[in-house]
Amino acid sequence: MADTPRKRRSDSRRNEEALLEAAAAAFVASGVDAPVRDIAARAGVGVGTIYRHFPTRADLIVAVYRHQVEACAEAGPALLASSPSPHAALAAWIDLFVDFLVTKHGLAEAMRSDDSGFQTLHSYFLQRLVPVCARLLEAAADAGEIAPGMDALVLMHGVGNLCIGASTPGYDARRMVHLVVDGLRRP
Amino acid sequence: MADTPRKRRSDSRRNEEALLEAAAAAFVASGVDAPVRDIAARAGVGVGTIYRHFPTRADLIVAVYRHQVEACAEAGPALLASSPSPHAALAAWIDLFVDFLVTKHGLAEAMRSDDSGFQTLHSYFLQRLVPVCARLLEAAADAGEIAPGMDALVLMHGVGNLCIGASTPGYDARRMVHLVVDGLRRP
DNA sequence: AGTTATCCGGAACCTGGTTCCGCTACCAGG
DNA sequence: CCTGGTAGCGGAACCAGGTTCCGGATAACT
Repeated sequence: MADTPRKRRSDSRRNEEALLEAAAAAFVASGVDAPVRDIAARAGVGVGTIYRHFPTRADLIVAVYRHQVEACAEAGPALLASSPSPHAALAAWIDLFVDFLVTKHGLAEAMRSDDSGFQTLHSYFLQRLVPVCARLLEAAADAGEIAPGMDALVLMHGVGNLCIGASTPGYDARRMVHLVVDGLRRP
Repeated sequence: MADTPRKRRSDSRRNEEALLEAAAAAFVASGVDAPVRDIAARAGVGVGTIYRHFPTRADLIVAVYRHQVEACAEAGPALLASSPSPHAALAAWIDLFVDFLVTKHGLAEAMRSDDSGFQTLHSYFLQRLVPVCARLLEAAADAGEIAPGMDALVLMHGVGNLCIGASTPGYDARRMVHLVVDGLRRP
């Protein structure tokens, strides 16, 4: 049981850092499906290094956006406490989520991809955000503002889908999402 | 001006026919993004032949599904005439559209792709179906059932998006679409 | 049957993801 | 500081799938 917890090599940490920065830059420049080689080049490392630190593209995406997802998740309870009504809180929170997706070129597309490599992405986002959404839905249902029985996962999935191609001219993801949120209202 | 309208070669027509059949089969088997080589093999032709008849994948998809799209388009006015209310007709028509998309593995995904090659697909579907949808929306608005000003293109785009990944477990595209259609209702 | 425009097949090429292994350079112990 | 051993690196090589291209086959016409 000799544990030899040798310190992590400094270049390794430096590279990981550089990769996160490079990936973030590449993502804004070319969307979340920026070519692997581009990201590697930006970071000044070889492609192998990417795969070592982030075995799948999803891992990289998650690492890049973790902060923002966390912030979104934490905003849920806060909004519930500060909003005039649970439905208003729900609407505001979903706006937050939509803003997040819409500003990340191609994230929504990647999110829904059922490609096995993206499983991580899918499950991370969902595990972090679905419970928050569920809380909001429950509160709104308890207040009688919406019909009960709406599944948070289905709602999130749908909202995510609506954000796909949000930047194509002639489409308006936000408007469609508003329609959905309105549709939730109890008749 | 010697026009020499030589008759189209018989093998050409035969191949086109075979390709349509093969593509249809491949699409149900592996979705609309079945590998080109597969389709060629099924039809017993070389890949070059596919590209000659259908320069882009979108052309092939359009050709395969033209009948069904046409049927959907024609159902619009019919439903308007036979339904108890314009909003009911709109709902029924959208159901038809959703059924169409949901049963074609990957069609919804392809529809929204802004990849230049899919431009044809996008514009064909839209040009054929958006006007129909617009008519229904207008009728419903005139009847005071929904708020006016909803853009048919945005609606169709959104509904299409909601159908993406319709077959993933735990998602329910139809339910989300119903929410949208409900949301259209005048408050 | 001969001529020719048309069409076909599939090898070759391109792009972008993924793997693998010889080499580098960092850490730790003397 | 020097040195051995190993974690980690780079990038060439490989794979998959789409697209192009051209020598050769073949149907249409005379």
